[in-house]
Amino acid sequence: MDVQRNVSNKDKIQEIGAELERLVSENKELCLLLHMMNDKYTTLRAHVEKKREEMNSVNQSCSSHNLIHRQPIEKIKSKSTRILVRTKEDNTSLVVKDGYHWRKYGQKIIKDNPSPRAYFRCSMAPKCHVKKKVQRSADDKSVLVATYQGEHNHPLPGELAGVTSLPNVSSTGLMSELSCSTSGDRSLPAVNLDLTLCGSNHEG
DNA sequence: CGTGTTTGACCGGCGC
DNA sequence: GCGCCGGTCAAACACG
Repeated sequence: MDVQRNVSNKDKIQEIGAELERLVSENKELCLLLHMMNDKYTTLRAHVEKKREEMNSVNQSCSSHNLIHRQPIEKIKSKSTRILVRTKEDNTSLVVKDGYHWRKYGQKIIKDNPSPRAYFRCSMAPKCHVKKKVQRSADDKSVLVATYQGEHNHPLPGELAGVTSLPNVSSTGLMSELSCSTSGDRSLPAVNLDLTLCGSNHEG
């Protein structure tokens, strides 16, 4: 009896040891991920600070020179938002999961970019006239460029459930291809937050 | 059958 | 005025 009990105890200890090892390695991976995210956050923050300074200097120079160039830029800024979404290279769909419900109403091949551009309208509310254009970046085909026009006049489904989210980005679908950036102006390089690692981790 | 997607046609703005 | 190009429409089609 005692021998049998000893054997089963040894088995349990081995099991626990294996489990511990697994947890330790998992912990290491998570630490690594956290470290990478922290690095990227620091880079992003520096980028945002830099951008803010640039914007200030541009505004000052514009106001001291002429208004002709400034007006269109402000017009674009107030009406459209650009979001970059990193997807898997083999993902050919032009769907950007941002939590809203979009209805596709057109697709076109645009000059200077072999990838087609898709046109979507918000279909969550009948009176919501928000539109978005989605196109693969000509430089990096794993990046989708979504351009939003207008503002939603209804809440995001995630917000109804008390979930905070990125602008136009909910928690519902983005984790699988999580990567976003915003820029109100086409001429300004968009800040890109690449978190695809998290997405791949989710899948595994 | 209702809803969403596809795709060719059409329209308007812009540059020459 | 003409042609190019981006954006939109709408009929046909697919799918659950």
